[in-house]
Amino acid sequence: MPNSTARSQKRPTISDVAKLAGVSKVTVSYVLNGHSVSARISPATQEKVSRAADELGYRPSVIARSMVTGRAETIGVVFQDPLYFAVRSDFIREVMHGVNLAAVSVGYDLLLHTKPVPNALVECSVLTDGRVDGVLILRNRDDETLRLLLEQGFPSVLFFSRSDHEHISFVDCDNYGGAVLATEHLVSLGHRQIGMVLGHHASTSSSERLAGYCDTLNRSSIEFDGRLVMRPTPGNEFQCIRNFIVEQKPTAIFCISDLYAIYTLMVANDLGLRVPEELSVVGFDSLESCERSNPPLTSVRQPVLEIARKATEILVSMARNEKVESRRVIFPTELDIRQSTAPPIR
Amino acid sequence: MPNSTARSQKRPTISDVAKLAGVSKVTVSYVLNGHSVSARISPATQEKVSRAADELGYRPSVIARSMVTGRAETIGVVFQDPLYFAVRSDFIREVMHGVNLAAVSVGYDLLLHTKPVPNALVECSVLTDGRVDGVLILRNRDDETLRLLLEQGFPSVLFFSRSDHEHISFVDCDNYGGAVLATEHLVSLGHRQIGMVLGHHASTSSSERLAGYCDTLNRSSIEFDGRLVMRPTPGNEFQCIRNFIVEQKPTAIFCISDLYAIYTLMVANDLGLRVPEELSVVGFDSLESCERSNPPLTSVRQPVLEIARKATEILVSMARNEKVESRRVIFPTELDIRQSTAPPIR
DNA sequence: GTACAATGCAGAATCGATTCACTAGGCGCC
DNA sequence: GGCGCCTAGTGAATCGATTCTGCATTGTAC
Repeated sequence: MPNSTARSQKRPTISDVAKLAGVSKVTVSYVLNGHSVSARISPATQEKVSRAADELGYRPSVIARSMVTGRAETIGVVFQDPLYFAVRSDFIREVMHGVNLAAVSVGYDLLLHTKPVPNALVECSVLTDGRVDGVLILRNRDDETLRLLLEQGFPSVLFFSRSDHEHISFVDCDNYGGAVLATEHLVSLGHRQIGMVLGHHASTSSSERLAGYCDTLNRSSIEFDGRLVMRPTPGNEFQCIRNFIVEQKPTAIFCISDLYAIYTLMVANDLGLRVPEELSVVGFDSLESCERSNPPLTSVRQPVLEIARKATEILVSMARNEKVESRRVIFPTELDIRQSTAPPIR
Repeated sequence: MPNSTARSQKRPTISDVAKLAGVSKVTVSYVLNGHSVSARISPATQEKVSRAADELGYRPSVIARSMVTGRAETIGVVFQDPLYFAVRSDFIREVMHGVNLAAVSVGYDLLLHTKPVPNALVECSVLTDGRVDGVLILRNRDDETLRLLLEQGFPSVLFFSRSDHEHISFVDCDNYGGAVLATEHLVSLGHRQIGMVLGHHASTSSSERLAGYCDTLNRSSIEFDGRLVMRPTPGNEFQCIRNFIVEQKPTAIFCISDLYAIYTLMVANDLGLRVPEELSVVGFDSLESCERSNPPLTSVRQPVLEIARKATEILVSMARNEKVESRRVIFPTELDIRQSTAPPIR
């Protein structure tokens, strides 16, 4: 019958193993960490120690080890917003999958920081409290926290965003190029009234994508019209998109994300607008849901999984070398043409 | 210019604060942990200590604290499969969202264990290595690991599954009732050839749902036909579903998950079968993607977010009380009727 | 004026590992 | 036979906190 009020069995410690094997704790540590060669432990002793450890089912306390080594074999992940998983999009799942893949392959665990922090200073000291060897930061832009971490020489990598700061490492996709691809596609189909739907917060990605959109219009001799760029208010996306379509009458819309593009498809359906005949829609990310939308969504593909994985790999290598070299990687984007885009009808 | 080869500034420790405040480490600890009343520290000293701590930007090392208190204010999350995030479904995102919500509100962080483990014994000792105060387990069924954790009195909660073991805590939905709702719906529409698509691994959820399906057929005097129940082979879901439809010619299919239901919609589309006229499809989970599928998917709703949240709350209360009372919660299910079900055509 | 309690704070042990520096014993070499 | 070197392993310090116990000092009562 299990004891219901306390942990019944205590975990064996290194001392228990030492006692059973008839050696000192030090020897146990050397054997189990494979430093036996440098510390010259005889095969016989090694055998004794291993057997004792097995018998007791001994596992070193990660906490105790971290205390002395200063390493935790764990990396932290922080999001723009503590409730990032609330966003109804497959994006975050794919990000976590990439991070997880890389973490599994290098044997690092993942810590999701959830505790609210009042400011960057506190956040920085929370992140560097010893539980993680580095942090992956999913933010809209670099911020004070990132600079503080950098100052302390604490390994950190920004991903899905970027920074002008010389020493901040990041992994991102070619947002500008992706927006150019999307806009050129619409222009080449004959669209002139091309709207753009942005996200509700400013981010390096959204400004780059906006720049790609504007520059392409320019190069195509289409005059930029500020009214054709819309930023929905949070919680009111559908109404905003609806009003935008009704008032501005774009023949095509380039959306900042697949999520917003799918919202746009739903609004169009609601308004009785046929896609792509009466309205072309292009998304960004090209997540799997693009294939399941009605109609399947033309979208700019960024390699979400690869970005997440690369960022994690860079972070781990920074953590392992105990030095912070700034590294930055930009992945190319491609256009996945599906069935939500077509020439405008006259 | 940031030092690029080493952590330039060391984090202040409790000793630094003590030195600056002109008191002992002990006093600092008492003041900062609010034990100042029981330890009787004068307001003047408290003030001095607080100011010193602020000035240095001191934060206690969570690692060092964990060493002595044995608590970490962190909970572990383990999945059936280390690459659980690979499954292309919104389910896991919603689960993480629920867990995250509860964790945020109680101030616990989340540790995702990714390291592969050879067996339950090792897994158990990895989970109890001091970094987390309890674990949330997302598995198809209870297993050896769960029993070992229980034996050690280590707080753990199984979710989205259940156990016959008297002392194992779990949070799940009413799978049987949900399956009954789905099947009754199809029967009441006039279907007699009702197929069921299972997941590719055995789980308590799938056997309960299967039981609900079978019992409902029985009560409706429809003879159970084993050929109408299909378990797709992993990686080959589309082909399996396709063959199943072609060979068994069901007029309706109840799927174990929304993901498989959406696959079924895609296969039907591929085969030129109109849904719901020629084939009715019901899913399970009623995730948001049901509203975006073509046609919108009728599905059994389980409160994924609530289940995840409740499991986390139970776990935290177990961890805080330092005792393990077995608790089990079953949430009801409902049927969300959308547009993928209709009477069969003759 | 003395005894005793309350107050305010600090010393030292502890948690479970790692790592530096050192020792005890055996051996070869001149 | 003495010196030094290699081998195999250990003692003690350390990481940064918490917590139990102890010890002055001051205040109060008789």
